[in-house]
Amino acid sequence: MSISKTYQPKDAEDKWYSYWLQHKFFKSVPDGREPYTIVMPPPNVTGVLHMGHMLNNTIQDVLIRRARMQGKNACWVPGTDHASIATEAKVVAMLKERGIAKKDLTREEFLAYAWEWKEKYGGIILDQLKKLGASCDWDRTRFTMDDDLSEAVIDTFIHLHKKGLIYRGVRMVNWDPQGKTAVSDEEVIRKEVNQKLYYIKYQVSSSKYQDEAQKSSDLILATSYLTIATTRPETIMADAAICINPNDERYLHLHGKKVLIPLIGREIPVILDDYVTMDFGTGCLKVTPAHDLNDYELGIKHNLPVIDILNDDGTLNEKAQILVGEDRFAARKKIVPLLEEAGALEKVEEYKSQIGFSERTDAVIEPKLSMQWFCKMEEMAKPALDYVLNGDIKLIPDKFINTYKHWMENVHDWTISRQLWWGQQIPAWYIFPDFSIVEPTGEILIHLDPIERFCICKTREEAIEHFVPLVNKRVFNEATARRLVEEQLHQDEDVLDTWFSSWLWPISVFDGFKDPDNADINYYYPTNDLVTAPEILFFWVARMIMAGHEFKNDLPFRNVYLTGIVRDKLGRKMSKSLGNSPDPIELIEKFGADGVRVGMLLCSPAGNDLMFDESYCEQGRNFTNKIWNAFKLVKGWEVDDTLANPNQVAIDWFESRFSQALIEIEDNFKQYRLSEALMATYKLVWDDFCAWYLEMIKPAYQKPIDRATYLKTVEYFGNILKILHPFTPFITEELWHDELFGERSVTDCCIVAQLPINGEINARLLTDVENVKQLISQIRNIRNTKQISPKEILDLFIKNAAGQNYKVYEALITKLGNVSSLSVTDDKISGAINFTVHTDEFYIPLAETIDPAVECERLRKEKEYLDGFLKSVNAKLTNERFMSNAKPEIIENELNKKADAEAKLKILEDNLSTLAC
RNA sequence: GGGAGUUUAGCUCAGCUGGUUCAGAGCAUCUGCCUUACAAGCAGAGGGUCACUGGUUCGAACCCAGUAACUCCCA
Repeated sequence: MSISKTYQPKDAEDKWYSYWLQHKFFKSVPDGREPYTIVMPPPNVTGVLHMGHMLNNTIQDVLIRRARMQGKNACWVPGTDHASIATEAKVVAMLKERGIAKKDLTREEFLAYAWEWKEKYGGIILDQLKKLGASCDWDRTRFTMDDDLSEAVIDTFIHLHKKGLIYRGVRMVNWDPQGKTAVSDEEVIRKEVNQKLYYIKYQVSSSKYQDEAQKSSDLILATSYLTIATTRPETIMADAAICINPNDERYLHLHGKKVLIPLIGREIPVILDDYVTMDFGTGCLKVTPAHDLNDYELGIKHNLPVIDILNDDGTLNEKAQILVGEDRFAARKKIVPLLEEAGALEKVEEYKSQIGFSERTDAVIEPKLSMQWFCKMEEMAKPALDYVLNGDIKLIPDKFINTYKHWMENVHDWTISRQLWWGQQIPAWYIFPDFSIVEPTGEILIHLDPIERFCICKTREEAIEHFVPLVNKRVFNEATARRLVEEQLHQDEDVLDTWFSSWLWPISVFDGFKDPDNADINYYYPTNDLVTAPEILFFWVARMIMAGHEFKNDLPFRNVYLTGIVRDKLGRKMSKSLGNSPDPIELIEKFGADGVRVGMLLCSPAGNDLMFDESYCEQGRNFTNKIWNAFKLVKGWEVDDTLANPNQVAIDWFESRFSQALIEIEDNFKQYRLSEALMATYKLVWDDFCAWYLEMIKPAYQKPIDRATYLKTVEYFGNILKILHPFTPFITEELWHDELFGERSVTDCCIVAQLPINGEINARLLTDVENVKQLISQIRNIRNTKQISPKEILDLFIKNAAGQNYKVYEALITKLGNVSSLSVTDDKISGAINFTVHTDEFYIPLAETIDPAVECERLRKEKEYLDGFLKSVNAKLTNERFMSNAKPEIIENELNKKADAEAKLKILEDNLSTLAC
């Protein structure tokens, strides 16, 4: 059977993924072993796999596979997140295509469509992860709106409300008119936008003016207007006042006056507040409490009315009086000519400012007053900050501690309500929206205090039981009271923010709310590592830490590995609109899952953004191919039992080198330097194993190999497959089962093999072989520069080897350098090219004569460098302050450098004089 | 406006407590090779004023100050 020349990933991937599933290698149940747990950051159900997921899940899979191979009970819990806004938007769009408008549906009907959508598309992303090789315990797959998880969300709400940490209030929120919901500050993206600054004239109200300051008609003319500057002329109808700085001398005459809003002529007062910057704009600020946060606060301070002229969808309502029904931006365009006609527009300037956009819909955020539910953060933030500051939870890289600290110390209350249907409906129940129930006759039957008009209850039944006695107190008839309650009772229309589900994730996936003392939560919680993006450090990671403390009195995870943002090679964030994101599935088809995994990790330093380019995947693919071909080589060997083992040196060397690399890899993993761990593995396999070891032991073409070398090599190859497995699971599993490695039982798989443990390191052997490798490189270099074929056998002489006994390595040197033998000489060999390895001097006699001029030049250059080097070393050694300040080992080092350089110089000078340069 | 971070080879990044022949790795480039495991490869080579300017030190990519550019977070 001939083996393919290149590695063909496709078959191996499908075959082994189902094999792993079939034999339940991903499955975890609590047992006596040490647990190693990761909960997957649940991707949105709306999501399709993008490069961020690829990176994130590759890292998690590497960690989980490695833990599994270290004998830990590895558990990776997958799942998805219901993503209120995004999913609702998708469902609304889907319905629109079918000609159905959301407003024509009841909540139940809409939710039925939403679930239908979720069932159909919600699992796509998890299936895609399987292609990547993700070894999740799929039996544990959870969804943030599963019954149990939803119940946990509702219970949490009730719990926190009882503790006084959840409250309801009117706030200026970030309103997304397209999604028709409030979004949190974190979901608002601020961008600098070119705008226009409109200067609008407000007429000073004439009656007042003439009453109080009827002095000169000139003055009246000159001052009968004031001018404000605004970027939002369409909101003038919502103005409640004009504010000026009391110290502004230009406007002293306006104190106590009123002005008329252009176009609608409503009269508003001029108020005084030093909040207004005198040198910005005109110094006159229009105050629009319903549509600007700062104005809102100013309005409260000055007791101004709140006039909200916008509908939830961003169109103007009747309160605007004009342009009713127009969209806010259309209204802006249309009001300008109106103002102009009315002579109220003074000028228009270009202006740049920051505008908020909704992360989900990209609509311009509208500040809007609305009744929302809030979760108090301050009390919970304190312990959550401490976990990180005292090092119980490690952020990797630790530069994020600063950012985390800053945020936690300046935390805002969390707006947890969303004006949507898709999500957990807030368990708040209301009756009697007005203060009283008014019978058609006009008779007042009941009066409930505002505080009595709602309750927080898990079910409708509980809410009824809550309200009946309250109402009964007024009607003195339980049956009537019950009827009234049942008629009037309604639940809050809003749902909870998705993060209010996902902050419970590490607990709720193990049923830690429903069944707080169950075997899973006791075993797996706290989890070990969380792998996520820094952009959600606050609204997810921090809140999980809060929830962990609140509900488990323990941290949710010990390490948070923060990945970077995947950008294209121009540094642009990958996005659908730019179309600069490759399709991960196509990448996998092109380069193989292993190749893509390697490619992702090669360019992913922790916490830094990565500039992704397909060429990294290509490099990964080439690497898998290299492994494949090494296998092909060993696989092709015939063993001859009569042969002695000529390779003991190489075998011992690789054993030491392997141990050395293992320690390095282990160290990199401990520090979560995954891309460096991979690179160390890559170099061990490619350079040490393939380029050196296999070349050292490789029998001549079509010659057999001895048994001892063969067995050792197969053993080494097996170990290499193990250390590669977390990075390249498919090819390693594929090769693992080849008969080259002997009989395997059904469950003897690479995925559950135990990682090799490092043995003794023979440091002397390692440095010796490094020198031998240098020697061989020098020989090859000489061939290259002198254009001598690799096939031509050369003679090699060594003179006075003081450094080490090269004779021991003669077999290696003759084979890899293609030299006849290593002969020792006491004398210089004239007419031969010479070179040094450290202080050892070598000669290669060449058939053709050596150009002494060229040779002299080379030696001179080398001498020049060494002279300079020696000078700098000597400068240190003769510097009194260096000698008295530097540590002894540093001085010793300098002395060694000096001796070394002097020895080399002596050789050089000898050679120079021989050549008579 | 406030805070944080980054700047090292063409690209992506290492460089720990200031001191090994310290300026590194991978990729890319260049030169020579289709040497029967691998051209998705082999052998070899070149490439950097460590952003800039000062300072501290016997000694600075590393510590300090300032400057510039870029990125992120908050207002």
